[in-house]
Parts: sequence; structure tokens; C-alpha cells
Amino acid sequence: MALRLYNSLTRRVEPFTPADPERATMYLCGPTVYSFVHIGNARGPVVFDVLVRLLRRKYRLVYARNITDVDDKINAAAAEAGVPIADIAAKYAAIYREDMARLGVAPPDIEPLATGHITPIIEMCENLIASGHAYAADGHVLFDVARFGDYGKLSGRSVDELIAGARIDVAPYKKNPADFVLWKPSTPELPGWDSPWGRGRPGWHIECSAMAAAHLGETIDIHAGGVDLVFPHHENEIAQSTCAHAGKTFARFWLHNGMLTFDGAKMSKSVGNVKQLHALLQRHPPEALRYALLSAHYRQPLDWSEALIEQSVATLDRLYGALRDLEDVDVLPADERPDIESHEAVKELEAALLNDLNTPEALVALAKLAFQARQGSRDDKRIAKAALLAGGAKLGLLQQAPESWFKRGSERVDAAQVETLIEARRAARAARDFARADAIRDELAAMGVAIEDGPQGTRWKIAN
RNA sequence: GGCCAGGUGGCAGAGUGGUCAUGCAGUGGACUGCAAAUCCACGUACGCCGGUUCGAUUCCGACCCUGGCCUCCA
Repeated sequence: MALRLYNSLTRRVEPFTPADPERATMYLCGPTVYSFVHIGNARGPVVFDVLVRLLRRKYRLVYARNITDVDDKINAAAAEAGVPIADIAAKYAAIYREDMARLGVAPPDIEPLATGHITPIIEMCENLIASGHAYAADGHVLFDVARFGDYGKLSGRSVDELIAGARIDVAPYKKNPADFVLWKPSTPELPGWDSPWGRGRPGWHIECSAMAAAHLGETIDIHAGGVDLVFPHHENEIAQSTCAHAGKTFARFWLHNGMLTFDGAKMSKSVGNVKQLHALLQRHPPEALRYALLSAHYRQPLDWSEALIEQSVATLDRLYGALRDLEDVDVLPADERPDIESHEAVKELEAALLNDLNTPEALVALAKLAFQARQGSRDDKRIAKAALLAGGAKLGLLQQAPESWFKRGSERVDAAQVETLIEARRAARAARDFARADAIRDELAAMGVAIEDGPQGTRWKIAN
């Protein structure tokens, strides 16, 4: 079965194969590091992480996710904090990497920084001026949208409409209201680099074009990002890159994830309805946040709520419960194991992912795997456990020890004391002193510990 | 206003022209000293109005509603 992906460019689901059968390339628009990101900003990295895992199974993948470390918002944050711009960028980039890791997002192969690509950015500007697609004016370099016939193709709008419908004050140096900045001047306080047009800094869109070309080549297989980047960011990237590369296709597939909403509106810093990822990670199991982000199809909107997180925790309890019940079941070594990929539910899971990353359906298959893992003979269970783990790995789930899932945050409780109480309760039960046994259970519950009596004795976990 | 997505059972959320999503929650049962976990069972869901069809939640049209982009934005 082949991978099929919805391509925003054609508005259809299309079979995907890389242009070079040996090497696939993918670029994801990464964060501007001026502050903490919110959970909505994590949706793309998480869902496309599932795609990255899939592509790596099939191809040699080169995956780039940039960091925008020069931007007006960073300048503002630095000015407010009274520290150098680079400090702000470095701080929030580091937090971003840590938080992504906690969400189980595999690091990209390349993490280019805008400030590390000033030369190729300037070269691209020069190139575009030389070919007549851009012009310098008043210290700026602007892209001349009238010179690119396909402008608006991705976002489905016409240049004429964009010109007619300009809502903002049009800068006097623009030939055309829809023209956008490739390079702009800097004041002495702001970060800047020497250029043929004076000291300045790059516009927002050009960095992605320059970095994608520098690391992945002039034509890339997949370019991904949030649907809110379609216009103008991705439209402008296409214009720049296509014109700078003599009309070559910039990205063959454009993938866009839907927005996270909160309180009925798109989660957005400007609206103010955001949930910081960093803060959520303090309060909830990171894996539950990942599960929640995968619980809807990536192109659909997803409404964020406490209930969604709790539901995700409950579901993971069940999945990890299956693994915990199989803790003493050995997974056969890879070379002795039957082909896990031919396991029915694993095939279903893979098929769901191949079908335009249908993660909700993949999660159904995962639930099925967990159910099956508890059934059957011991030999069946060895296979089922391996299948469950393999299915989880495709989604970046279920990769921690069940004990660490159930005893997460157990620094707050004294494990030795818990064990002592459980032993006391065992003795009370043996003496049929159930009042005492129940009192001990209540005491444990008050500590935030839930217990389960099973055939092999009593086990405990942190209560939800 | 233009362009683009959606409206599915208490909640989340796939999918399909004609038996079943699934998960969470709930209810009943089994198991348990009691619980928990697990297993079994249950709930006549597809915005509204027409049309096509033997049959539509699924196709077509109108309408209502919601969200996104059109400005920084994942």
C-alpha cells in the first residue's frame, strides 16, 4: 500500500513518492523563538512527526525544521528584557527543543537558523533583482508579484484581487500593494547585516526559501506548516523560490495542519486564548498531550480542553494497562519474531497512516492491539505485545515502561511508605480484618495512590 | 465582501450509498470480602429542507450555523 497525502496545491489526495526514490526531503516551518510556544504550535510538529517516522521507514529522509531567530517580535522581547537579541532566541529555542522532546517529537535532521543563512538570503535577493522579479527601493528589497504569473495559486486568490483589496496602508516604495519585503533596513539598535542595500535584515518569508534550498535542494518533496501560513507565507515562499530557481517547482507537496481552537476560536497569541505548551507539560503527562493532538485528523480543527486531556489520559491508562499486564511476557528477539508488520491490526494501523495520516483511525487499531494483547495464549501474547509496541512506535506512543506511566509524578509520594501500607493491608486482609484493610486503602487514596488487587498481589499507581 | 474547511450519539472523533466505527464517560452483569483492573451487554448519531435512488448520514441543490485565511500567526 502506498502513501497518499492531501496536497494543498492540488486540493486532492495524491499518491506520494519522492522525486528521488532514494532520498525524500521535507521542510517544516518552525517557531519564531521570542517566547513560549502554545499547544497549538505543537500540533504541526507532532502530526508531522508521525509522517517523519513513516517516511523514515520507507526512504532515506532529510528533514529540516527551521528556527526563526531574527524577527521584530524577538527584537521587542529583547528590548523589554534588556538583553541581547541572541539571548532571547537561544533561551526560547532551547526550551522549544526540550518541550518537543518531551512530546516525543524526533529531532529534525537539520535545524537551520535564519541568522546562519544571511549570505544565501542576500544572494537570493540579488538573484531575484537580476532576473527582474524583485526591486530595491528605499533600503528595501521587494518582490514584484506582478512578475510571477502563478502568484496566488496555492492560496486560491488572484493578484488583481489582492491589489484591489489591500486593507493596510501601502508603503510608498512599493510598486504594487501586494509586493512583499525580502530585505528591510535596520536601525542601529536592531540586528542587521551589511548588504548591497545598506545595513538590514531579512524579511520573514525569504529565510525559509533560502534555507530549504541550501539544505534540501531547489525542489523539495514536502513542505509542511499550519494552514494559517498558506497565505501569505507559503505563497510568498513559492514566488521567491520558483523565480530564484528559473521556474523549478519549489515544493511538490504542500501539507497543512488545521488549527487548534480554544473557547471556540483559533488559539492565538493575538487573541489571547492560548495554553502554553511549557505550562501544560508541567501539569499533564506529555504523552497525553501528544495523544490528544493525534486524536483528530491533522487537517481538521481540534478543540482543546481539559476534558480532552483527561480523556487522553484515561485512554492511555488502558493502553498501558495492557502492557503492564504483559510485563512478564517476553517480546521475542527481532530475528525470532514472526513478521509484526503482517499482523492484522498493525497492517490496519499502517494503512490508516498511509491514508493521509489518519491518526484517529490508527488509534482505533492501537486500541484493538491492546485488547488483543490481553487475550489468547502465552505465545499469542508475545506476538501481541510486540505488535502493540510496534504500533505505538509508529505513532510515537507507548514507548515508556508501563510502571513509569502509572507512577508518573510519584516523587510526591514515599514509595517505601506505600509498600509498607500495602503490606499492612495484605496482613489485615489475610486476617479478614476488612475494616482495617479498607481504612488503609483510604489512607493510600488520600496520598493520591490507587491500588489494584490482582492474582500476583497488589499493585499501585498514581491516581488520576 | 472574496476564498476555503466543517456541522456525526453525553464528550472526543473516523467512516460509508444498503449488518459494526472506535475511545472516554454512563448503565446493567460477571469477577472481587468490598473495590480497582479486566471481560460481557446496552443506548435506534449523522444541522435543516428538497432532489437523485429500490434505498442517503454518505451523491446533488438551496438554506441555517460554526471555524479559518484575506494583517503577525502552527
